[in-house]
Amino acid sequence: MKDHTDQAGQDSSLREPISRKEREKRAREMEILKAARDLFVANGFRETTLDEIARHAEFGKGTIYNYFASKEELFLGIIDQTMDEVLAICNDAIAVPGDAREKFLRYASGVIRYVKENGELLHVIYHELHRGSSTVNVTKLREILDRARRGWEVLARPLTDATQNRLAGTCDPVQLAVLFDGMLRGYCFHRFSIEGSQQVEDYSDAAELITSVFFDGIAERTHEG
Amino acid sequence: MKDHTDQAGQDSSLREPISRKEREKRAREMEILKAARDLFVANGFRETTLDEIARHAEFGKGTIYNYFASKEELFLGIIDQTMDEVLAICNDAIAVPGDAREKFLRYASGVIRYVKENGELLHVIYHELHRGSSTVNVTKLREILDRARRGWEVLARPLTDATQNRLAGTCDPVQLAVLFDGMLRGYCFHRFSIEGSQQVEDYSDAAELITSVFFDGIAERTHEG
DNA sequence: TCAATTGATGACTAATGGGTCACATTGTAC
DNA sequence: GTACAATGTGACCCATTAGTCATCAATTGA
Repeated sequence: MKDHTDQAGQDSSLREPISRKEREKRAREMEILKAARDLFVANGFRETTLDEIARHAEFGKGTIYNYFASKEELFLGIIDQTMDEVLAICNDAIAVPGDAREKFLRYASGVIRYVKENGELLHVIYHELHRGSSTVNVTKLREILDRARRGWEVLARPLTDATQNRLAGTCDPVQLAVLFDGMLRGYCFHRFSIEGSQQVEDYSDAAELITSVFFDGIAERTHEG
Repeated sequence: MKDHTDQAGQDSSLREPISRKEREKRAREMEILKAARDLFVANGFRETTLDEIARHAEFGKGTIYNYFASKEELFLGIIDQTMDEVLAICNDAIAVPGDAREKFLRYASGVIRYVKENGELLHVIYHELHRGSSTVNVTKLREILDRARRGWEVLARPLTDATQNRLAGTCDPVQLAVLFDGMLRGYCFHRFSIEGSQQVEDYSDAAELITSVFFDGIAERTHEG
C-alpha cells in the first residue's frame, strides 16, 4: 500500500492510480490528523477548539473542513489510528515466542510505553466510548467497541490453553485479558496522572510486577498441589 | 461561625447551634447536590447544563448560585461526597475479620455494587482528575488526589504483612492496591460500558474471580515450595 | 496569456451555556 | 397590617466555538 512516485513515466504508473495530487491531499490529511492528535493528547477532545487545531496544523480553519466533515469525524480518524496501534501492540505481543507469560510481559511493556508517549489519548478515547449516546454517531461507536474487543480476544488466545491458565475451563479468557488490561491502565493512571511522573526511564520493572501478579498472585505459595 | 438564632430562649438551644433556617438551607443544598449528581452520573460533567440541573432540582437557575459559587464548586461538592463514600467502602472492607483476601473480597464487591449504582460517576471524576490544569482549581485538586491516595493506603495496610503478601518486602503495597483497583475498574468498564450490562443481579462471582486472580494468579500451581 | 477550475482562507453566523441582576415572593418583627 | 429582610427567579448578557461561505490565490490547460 505504499505509493512509489514514478515521475519519469514508467509503465508501472498504470498500476498505480494515486496521482501526485492525491498523494499531497493524503499528506495534508495526515498533517491535520497529527496536529489534532497532539492537541487532543495534551488537552482532551472537548477542550480542544478547531481554531487551535487549524493554527497548530498551519492551515486555515475552513481548510480543515475540506478534509473532515466535522470535529467528530476528525476525532474518529484519530481513534482509528489509535485502535490500529493498540491492536498492533496486541499482535506483536502474542507473536513473541514462549508461553503466555512472556507474551503478556511484552504486551505490558508495550502498553506502558504507549501510554507514556501518547499521554491521555487512550483515556480520552475510553471516556468518549463510555458515554456512547451524545457525542459520537452510534454505528461508528459500535465498530470502535468491536475493535477494542478484538484486541482482548487476541490477548485471550494463549489463555485458552489449560497449561497456561489454571482457570481455562472455569471462566472466560477474554474476561481475564480485561483484568490484565485493567491493571495496566490502573498502573498508568497512578504513575502518570496521580504521582507526577518523576522521570523514571525504565518501566520494565512495572511490566514484570504486573505480569507476575497476574500469573502468580501475591499470596504466599503453600504446598497444596 | 454558625449563627444561632435561639428565638424561644431555651437553654438546650445553646447546645444546638443549628437553627431551623440553617437546617432547611442544608436540606436544599443537598437537594441541589442530589439533582446535579443524578445528571452528572447520567450524562457527565461537561455535558450537563446548569439549566438542566435547576430544572431537575426544581429551583430557578439563580437559586443554584445562592448555594454554590459556580458549576465547578457544585461538582467539587459531589466529588467530596463520592470520595467519602469510596473511603467508607475501603474502611468497611479492612474492618472485615479474617485475612487480606477476605478484606479485598469485600472491597471488590463493594466497589462493583457502587459502580453499578452510580454509573459512570467515578469515571467522570477520574477523567476530571486526569486533566488537572484547566477545569478545576489546583489546590482543591491536590486535596482530592490526596484522598484517593488515602483510600489506597487503607487498602494497602493488610498487605504490609509478609504472611499476607509474598511481595511484601519487594514492592510498595500501595502499588499492589492500585493494581487491584485497576482490575476492578477494568472489570466494571467492560461489564457496564462495553457489554451492555445484561441484567445480571449478582456480581459476587466477579468479585471472587478478581480476588482469586489477585491472590493466587492464573498460572497452574507447580510444586515449587 | 488568459480563462477556468481547484483549493485555501478567516471574517461571519448561530447556537450554546455559564454567570448576573433587577425584580418578585416569602418570611419575620412589631 | 406594614415595613423590612432574606431568599427565589428567569430574562438577559456575553464569551466561546462549531461550522459556513464569499473571496482570494494557485494551478492547469489551451
